[in-house]
Amino acid sequence: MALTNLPAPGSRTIQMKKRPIGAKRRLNETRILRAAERVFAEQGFAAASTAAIARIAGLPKANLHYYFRTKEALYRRVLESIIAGWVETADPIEAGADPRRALSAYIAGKIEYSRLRPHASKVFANEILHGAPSIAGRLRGDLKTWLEAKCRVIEGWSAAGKMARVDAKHLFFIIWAATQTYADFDVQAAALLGRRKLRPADYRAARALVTLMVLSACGLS
Amino acid sequence: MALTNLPAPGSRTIQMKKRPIGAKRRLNETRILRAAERVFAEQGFAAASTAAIARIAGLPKANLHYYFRTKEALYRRVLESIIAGWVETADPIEAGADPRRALSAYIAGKIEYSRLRPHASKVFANEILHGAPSIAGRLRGDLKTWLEAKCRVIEGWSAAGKMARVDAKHLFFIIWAATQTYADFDVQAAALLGRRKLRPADYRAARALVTLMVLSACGLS
DNA sequence: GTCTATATATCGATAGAC
DNA sequence: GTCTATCGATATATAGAC
Repeated sequence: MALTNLPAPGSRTIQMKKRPIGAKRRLNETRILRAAERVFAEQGFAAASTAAIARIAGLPKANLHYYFRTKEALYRRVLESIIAGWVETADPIEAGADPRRALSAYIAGKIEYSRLRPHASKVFANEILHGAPSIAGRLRGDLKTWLEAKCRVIEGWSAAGKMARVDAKHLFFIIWAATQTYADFDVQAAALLGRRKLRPADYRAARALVTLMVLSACGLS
Repeated sequence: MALTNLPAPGSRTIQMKKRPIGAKRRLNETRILRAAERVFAEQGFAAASTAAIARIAGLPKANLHYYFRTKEALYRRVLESIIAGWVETADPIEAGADPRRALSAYIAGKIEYSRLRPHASKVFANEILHGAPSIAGRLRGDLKTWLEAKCRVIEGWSAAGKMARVDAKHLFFIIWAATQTYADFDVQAAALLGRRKLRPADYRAARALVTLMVLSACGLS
């Protein structure tokens, strides 16, 4: 019976402190993930160094590797949280909704996402740009299935005479491109507009024009 | 008079061969530039190694550094040729043209550029995505001036009652995004369409929808 | 869990023989 | 101009004391 008092595999040592178990782990992981999103966005996966991420997160590099064994594992965790947020913005596109309101809300949400989380968009863009080495499987799998469901909603609206017929997949590709460009290429837009950085009014102008283009193409204006 | 037979500074040794002077240099530089555009596109500047570029160009790494002293210098040369081609596609946008035909031709040309030179678009995208470290100056300078001239053409059409009033700069940003996404994110579009790679029909569908969106937003459909 | 020191690998760039 | 060998810098990842 010598082994009966050992913790079961995977369980944690009993803690008598007030701090909830794993609280420090969660705190440090969150700090690292936030710093990683920023550095991966600004430099790309290859140029991002774990040393830079650790410095911004405010802890030694060895600690980062204690929480995330490899740079690749850290990167995948960052990517996953980004994809989750990315999928969520399409919630307005559902069968019961009014096409004009749903598409307007979707575009507004995507532009807002670009404004508030430009780093997330850039990490995702960098991943796709270089061949999607870490998420090609998901693109061909669950994300393709998810997109097809959203496209059936659009096609349902068209079939019901609520909007014109359009190529739904390409409609999504173009909406993504037109909205995410204000995150991914914000530096270009700002420079060409003669600003140091984009202003709220710029995002409003972008939202208005993208919305006009989509609605008029769908016969909804 | 011992020195009179030496070549003047900067001149080349007299060649008696049939090959034109500097032909080999041009050949090798072209090979390197082509290989570099591909590797910079696929891997990004940071991840691209001069060894990989040299291997694809078919010569030893030391030779690459003989023709281009640094990786950065090679990159800048690649970027410049890309920007030149990028500017050229906007030729149809000129004051004397008919707005409908001009915008349609511009969009068609941009989609064609994405199809034929996806590497060029990706190198440019990667540059902007990570803060445009090598071309921020041009964006704030000659490219901004160039864009403003193109915007005055659009605004002239609107003032003449030939098309609706739109925010010209954002119109360009969105056309760039919607057309370049078929190069930059070709992997994503192909995966979500269930293909190994994009087909001519996909580019036609993209061109048709982008054109419809732009023309209808400009009151031209 | 934390942190210093370091092993190991890779890359950009160049020296120097041909 | 070409190419082998190599230097120096920097990166990821880990060992091991605390």
